[in-house]
Amino acid sequence: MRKIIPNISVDCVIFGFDFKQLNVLLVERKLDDEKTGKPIIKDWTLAGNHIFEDEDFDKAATRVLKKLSGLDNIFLEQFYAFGAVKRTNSPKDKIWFKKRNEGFSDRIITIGYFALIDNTTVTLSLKERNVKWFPITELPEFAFDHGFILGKALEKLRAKVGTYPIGFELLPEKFTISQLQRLYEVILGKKFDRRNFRKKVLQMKYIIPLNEKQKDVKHKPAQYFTYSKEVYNLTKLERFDNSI
Amino acid sequence: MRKIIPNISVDCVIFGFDFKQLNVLLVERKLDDEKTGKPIIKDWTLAGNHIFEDEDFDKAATRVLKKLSGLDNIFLEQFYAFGAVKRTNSPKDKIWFKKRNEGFSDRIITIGYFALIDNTTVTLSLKERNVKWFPITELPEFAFDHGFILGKALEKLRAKVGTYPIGFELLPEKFTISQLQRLYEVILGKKFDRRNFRKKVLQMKYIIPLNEKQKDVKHKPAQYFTYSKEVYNLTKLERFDNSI
DNA sequence: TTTACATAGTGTATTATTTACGCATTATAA
DNA sequence: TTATAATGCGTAAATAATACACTATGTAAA
Repeated sequence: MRKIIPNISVDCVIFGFDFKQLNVLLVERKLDDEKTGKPIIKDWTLAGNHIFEDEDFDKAATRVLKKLSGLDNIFLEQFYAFGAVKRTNSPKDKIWFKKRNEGFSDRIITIGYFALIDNTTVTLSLKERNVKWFPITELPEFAFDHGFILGKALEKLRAKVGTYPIGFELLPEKFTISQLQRLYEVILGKKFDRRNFRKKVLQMKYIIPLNEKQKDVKHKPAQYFTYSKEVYNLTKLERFDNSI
Repeated sequence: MRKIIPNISVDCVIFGFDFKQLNVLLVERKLDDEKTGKPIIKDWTLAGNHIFEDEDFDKAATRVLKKLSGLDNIFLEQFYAFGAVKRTNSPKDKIWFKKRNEGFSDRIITIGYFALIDNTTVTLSLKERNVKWFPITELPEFAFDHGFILGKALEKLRAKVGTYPIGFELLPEKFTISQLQRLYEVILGKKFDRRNFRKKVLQMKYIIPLNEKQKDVKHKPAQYFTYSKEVYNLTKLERFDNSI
């Protein structure tokens, strides 16, 4: 029997993009009163789990993601470790732990990961629990410090997306320039000029035009592009320029 | 008596700048054979310690730094958590733990912080252990995975220094533009044009010229400048521009 | 069949920023 | 007095960012 580490967990902030909004995948935490059946607790958590004694952090995060989405090969990055003494000590959280009688210590520290996935093709699955995508502009009530963790993840995502081409992880293999623009707009929370955005994108050698157009759209169909990590790696030497 | 968490620690990558090189502060790990007196282990670690059960991560890192440098109010930032199953399991490390008979579990995870301090004024102190600054270009043999941790810290520092004005934390309150340039050059590992660097710096409102010049230098004395965090915060709204 | 609508795609002029240098200035030391 | 080693100022050219006008191509409604 594999043993778990009692005081450490991983939590995944799973970001998804559906061509409209930046979304985050959350899991419902629910506790009903045994007698009345009325809900005592009803809020939302990040996807998380304990870590096995013989399991690296990245492996644990990958496992959590696989269980929830069925997907392998997803972009995953550790972004921060959360260990405030009182991070799981609100009255609600205490009730939760008491009823569930879990064998955890008082203080659980958690390693935060963010995942980037294409929101249009994923099917969610987690038998026992309710799982749902939320736009980052309409978030529900959170369990534990998971709202705080999500905020930190967003901050890191925003900082990173300005320096590294990780946005493409949120798009399907084929995408249009408008879709890419919309993605950057919802992540960074600002608008770009359509024509200038396109100009900038077209001069990036690692965004490659395909001989294929959109179908089933009720307007002029746009050309598809794809992102090449290989081409990026070949040209990235000139990066790291944004000094001071 | 304050209890410690047995399987979690903090490690601080303490960067210092002496106007010449970027340095890192390391603590010697030494073990001599009881009979022959010959050294069995002689390598270097980051400054680290356990975490108390009622102590937040940031507090623990601050405590480690305070003990070593005597300084408060130092720039400190958590950059990564290290928890690979075998991170402290090399033959050398096993001997170390065995001899020291410490009450730690097999797998210790550590929260990595980097600290930025002005290397010219700090006095080191740690009675029992040998403590030393090393230029990042001439590093010694490391204990555990501390070489890996340092590498990750450098990577994060390089990424961050390009987006946020954290370099000033490595300089004394008064500094010349050449000193600032040298700092950026040793961090990023590349040269800048002296005149263009100056021009760029001068247009930053938060780098403020002082009515004071260098003394005791054997050339034309340079003007001193200072960095204002307040002015930066007032003007930073326009930032986050480096999209895509 | 025509027209309205929505989004795709092209171009150009202006301004701002980055890059590449030339040269004078001011201190020390020989 | 002169060599030397930095500081400090300025300017021209190349490159990138910004602002904005117009045409093209598909669907759907009149």
